[in-house]
Amino acid sequence: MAPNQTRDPESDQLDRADTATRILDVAERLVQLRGFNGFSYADVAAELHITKASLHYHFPGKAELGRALIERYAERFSAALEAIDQQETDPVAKIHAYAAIYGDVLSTRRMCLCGMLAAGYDTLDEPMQQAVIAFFDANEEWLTRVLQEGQESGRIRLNGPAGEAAQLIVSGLEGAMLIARPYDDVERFHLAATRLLTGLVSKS
Amino acid sequence: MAPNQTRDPESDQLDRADTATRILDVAERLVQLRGFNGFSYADVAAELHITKASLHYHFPGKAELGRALIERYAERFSAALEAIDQQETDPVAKIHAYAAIYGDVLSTRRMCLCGMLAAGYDTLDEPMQQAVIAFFDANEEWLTRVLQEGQESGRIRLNGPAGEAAQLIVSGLEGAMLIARPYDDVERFHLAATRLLTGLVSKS
DNA sequence: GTCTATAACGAGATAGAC
DNA sequence: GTCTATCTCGTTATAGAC
Repeated sequence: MAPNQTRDPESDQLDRADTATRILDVAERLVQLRGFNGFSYADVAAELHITKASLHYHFPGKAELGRALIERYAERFSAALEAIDQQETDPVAKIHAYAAIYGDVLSTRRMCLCGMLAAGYDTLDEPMQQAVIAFFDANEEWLTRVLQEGQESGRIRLNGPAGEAAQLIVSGLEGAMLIARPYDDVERFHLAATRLLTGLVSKS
Repeated sequence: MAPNQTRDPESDQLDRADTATRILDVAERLVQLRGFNGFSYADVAAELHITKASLHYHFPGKAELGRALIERYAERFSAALEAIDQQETDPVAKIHAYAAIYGDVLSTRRMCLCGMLAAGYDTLDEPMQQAVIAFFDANEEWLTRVLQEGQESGRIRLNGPAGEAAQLIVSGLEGAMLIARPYDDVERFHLAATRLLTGLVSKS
């Protein structure tokens, strides 16, 4: 369910994925753990036992690699949201399933890719910046829609615009991940996430 | 009120501050804007019109500079919290004054220093890591005390432990800063902060 | 306390053989 | 597609003069 490490449809093994995919997998993990300015081509190359030059064949520069990382991450996230829409009917359950995605990411000690990139936002080139914004926009749009549906069906009662509640959910979950990581405490995240949602989304 | 740029007691002018202080001022801003791995000694030296070698005289290495940054930031934050205790009597007003500190920082386009360092936490040396943790602990302790006082006086009603509410406030505000920065939208932060607090801290 | 000079290393990137 | 070899530049850091 987490947008990490989805597998090649034709294979169950990481080693059989093509090189570009393996590069993205390693780079993604490193960015989520150390930040975009906290890893290098050398780190990725060493882990895959290939050379830096090979990396440049697949991704001409670090900025291109970064853009590919965000695009893939956003696509997987979007797919996870569609899966929630299909598997859950209750809007409150959908919101909790949304928060569970973040929890799954954090359980691997990682920060949300785009949350991490948001921290170093000023150091990114413009295409990467736009891709990060697009990720947050898509998340807020999905949350806004679910919250509005919940309001219309009477399952959710908000004390303000659904769009603002959606923004609070995104920033609240990102912040809960950000702070839970130094403490290496997933439970800390879950407590904050649960309290955030119960304060926003009335249960009945 | 923000923990940025407090002045030398004997001077009103940045230029008269001693070199170590000016180094800390510039480095602090760069870390808050670009992250700890997003700035270099060369950046600081160029801005102060001194050489990198001079920087090493005042701070032997980047890690020592980083530790000094966190310590000064934590001290200023602590002083701001004491000022709130003296200026405000209402616990609800104290909590809102607390959130206003974050707003003041963000109004200069900066991320919270320790929130930024939390993102790249895994790349910091152990003393810096401990200092970041200590900062968040101190914030949570102050918030927990204020929330408990509010509960005892009947001004605040929580639906759970004060310590957990304190953690949600810290992570919620940090997350609101994190997401507001890419959008360059302080109002976005204020909306999230207000909604977060009103959802947690009952008004009457 | 600040400078010049330089060392030592790492990062991103390219050329060209295989 | 992957390699070796190399380049250029940036970054951290030190030695030693002033």
